[in-house]
Amino acid sequence: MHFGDFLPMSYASVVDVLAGKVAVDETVTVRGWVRTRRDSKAGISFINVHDGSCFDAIQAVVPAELPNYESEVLKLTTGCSVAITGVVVESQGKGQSFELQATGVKVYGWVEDPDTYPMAPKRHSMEYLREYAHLRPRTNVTGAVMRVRNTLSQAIHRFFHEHGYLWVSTPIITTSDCEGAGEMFRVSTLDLMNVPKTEQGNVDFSQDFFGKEAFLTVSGQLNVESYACSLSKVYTFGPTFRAENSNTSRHLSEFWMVEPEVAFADLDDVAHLAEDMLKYVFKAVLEERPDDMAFFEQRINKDVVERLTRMVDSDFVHMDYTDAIEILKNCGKQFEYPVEWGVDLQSEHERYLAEEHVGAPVILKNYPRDIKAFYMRQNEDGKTVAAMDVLAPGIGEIIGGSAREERLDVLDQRIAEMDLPAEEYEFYRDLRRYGTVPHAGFGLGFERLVSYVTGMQNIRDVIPFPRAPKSAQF
RNA sequence: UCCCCAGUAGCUCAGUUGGUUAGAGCGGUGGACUGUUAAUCCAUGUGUCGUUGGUUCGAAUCCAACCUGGGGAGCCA
Repeated sequence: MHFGDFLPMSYASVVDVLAGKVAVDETVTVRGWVRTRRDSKAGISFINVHDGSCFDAIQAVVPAELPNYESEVLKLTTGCSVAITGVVVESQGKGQSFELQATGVKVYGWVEDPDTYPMAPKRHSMEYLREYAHLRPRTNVTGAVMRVRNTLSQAIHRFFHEHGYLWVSTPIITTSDCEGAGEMFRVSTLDLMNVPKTEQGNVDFSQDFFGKEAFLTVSGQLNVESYACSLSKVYTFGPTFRAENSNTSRHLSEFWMVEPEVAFADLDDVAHLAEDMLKYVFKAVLEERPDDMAFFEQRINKDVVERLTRMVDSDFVHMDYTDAIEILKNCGKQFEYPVEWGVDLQSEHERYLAEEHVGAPVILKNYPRDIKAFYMRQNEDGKTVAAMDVLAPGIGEIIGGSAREERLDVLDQRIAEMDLPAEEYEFYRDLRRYGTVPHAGFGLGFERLVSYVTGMQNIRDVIPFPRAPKSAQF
């Protein structure tokens, strides 16, 4: 609560009033949007107002004696924006601790046509809400998602800060087309209708803004490695762009990724880092957002609170790829794609491991080198690399990480084997040439984390304005 | 990108072996009742049946293409 500098009244957030932070009998003004209005012939109206500060709306009891009761209060509909001044009282009715005995209602904005206001006080499908991404944060579900998303985001920063990690903002624009994680969006200021050409007939990128081809980043990892190899413990947390034509409930073209990178660390170190971080943020959500989580438990997924609670104080299952293959081969389940050592795991395999065999997130480690990226550190067996995935029930991979190959000769050998353009990796090779150290890191898909925590099934509903193939509204 | 499904009122859906007048619930609106709170009860309106083309005497219904959405797969976080 704060006192306005110029106005004689004090303002309060809904959360503060409902939590009892405003003394009973004190007069405050709450500002927000009307969720419902109910009129009683006893000469009062009940108006529920939400302002996003918590899941619940506050109930204002508006007496018919107010001068604008007939002219305005009785015309309020869902979505109208109001300031309601009133005395904080303990509620006479059930359903709320405190309420406002209104002494004044000011209307900021009306809803033009209540019949067509898209956010009607009723159940809407998530597909429908997505078409109104600018208004859906007024709904219970999107409001709850965004508060949990914020808590997760803050908790991630807090976790790393408390553990001595530095947040490094790696660039969003990159001129390296070899980040190795999929199709990239081009960044260019060239006139598409009149593209300059070289004598050979190719696009003359020397005339482009950066003097060469540029793209949006698909991963901050390669860049952040150079900061790990100097500041020791670092992480990125920022937007990432993939121009893949992925049409699924767990892919976005623009998403946020958290990528810690740790010098002098090996695969097990970052596997445990991932586990500690997830437990930390799960705990933060349970402690900070019980109201929103209760809603998800009731309306979205009944397991959502229980599974987080259980995981906060139990150890994650760590499993070698090789052991996972044996489990899959011997589980007696018929898979569409047969399992053999050396194959990449299909969704059905990952689902079985996370959802049926373990029943919780599982950390898979040490994959065959032939199915993994060039920068992953080769193990002594010559067959596997020190890579890991964290697989979550219902979502699949939420984290992918590895120890990085710090030995220049081994790295060069891999670049050659995979036929990658060696000249593009000079800065990366320099890190191995000058004071190289073992290091490791992982990437966490932030929206996948939000999906898992909230139980929301489609990743497009846990980011404010989703971008996906053929879909970039607002 | 591939496979499957869907597109009918503001929303969620029912409907059609091709045939006159297209249905329900919710929401909205009006009223009754009520310290109410997913309120309840009564009344009430609404539709280029996704787009384009085809078959047909006649298409919301059958066919084709396309668009959009959903589920699954691949790519991955």
